Amino acid sequence: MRIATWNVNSIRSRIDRVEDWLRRTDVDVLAIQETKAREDQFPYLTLQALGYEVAHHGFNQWNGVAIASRVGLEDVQVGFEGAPQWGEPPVTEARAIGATCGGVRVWSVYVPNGRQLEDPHMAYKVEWLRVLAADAAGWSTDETPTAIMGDWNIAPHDEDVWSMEFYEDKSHVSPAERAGFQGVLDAGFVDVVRAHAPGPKVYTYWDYQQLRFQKNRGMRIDFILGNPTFAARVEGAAIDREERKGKGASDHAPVVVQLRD
DNA sequence: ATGGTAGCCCTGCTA
Repeated sequence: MRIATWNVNSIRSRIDRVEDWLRRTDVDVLAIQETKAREDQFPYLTLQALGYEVAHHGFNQWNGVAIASRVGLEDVQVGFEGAPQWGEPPVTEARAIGATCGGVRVWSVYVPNGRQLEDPHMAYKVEWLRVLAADAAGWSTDETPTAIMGDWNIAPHDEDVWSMEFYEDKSHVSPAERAGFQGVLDAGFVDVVRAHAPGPKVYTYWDYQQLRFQKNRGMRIDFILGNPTFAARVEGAAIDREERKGKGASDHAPVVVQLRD
């Protein structure tokens, strides 16, 4: 069984790429982030024609998460218990969708972008991670293999950014964000990709601007975290850097894990 | 130099 996560930066503008990628990579379950589509705009039919069932949650007016699975899609759940609210008037931004696919519990998450260190969005991001970690603690001891995967908008280690000097006063590397990510690890989850794709200079995201991809000036911010029963089944993993190349690429690369049957 | 690029909510905002 092959499972992947990919921030596609608009499912509508990327649907041809997603279709081609699914056809050639033999992925059974794909967690998608930044769908940027309303329900009536989401290309369900294209993915269904490829044999995938799809669950989508557009959590605010410009973003969304989804799961596409060709090994079953059961017990779909939007968000976590007690997810913090955001906006005026307060609205719940669940920013996550979960489902059981072929016996594996998968969560597609889009961790809030904190924008700036002192921005209220940053406090919201840290609180969101605290709530996720609290729920993750309950999942870590499950017999059910469980993965939390997506765009975390956090570079946990200095080697996960092309320049710590550049990011010193910016989002994604601050102690509070890194502590939030660590909280999910402390809840009993492990990064199942890093051992198979070690750094330094191994990234999952490159800004469109300033020829960052061509210069390999990126960040590792997309992660697949597994509980012990999931991690025990991982036999390989890779970051598909090739997919970031060329015209019409997302600014994120897909991240893939291979599970033993 | 608050620039650059991409995508949508589209001449402004978000990432």
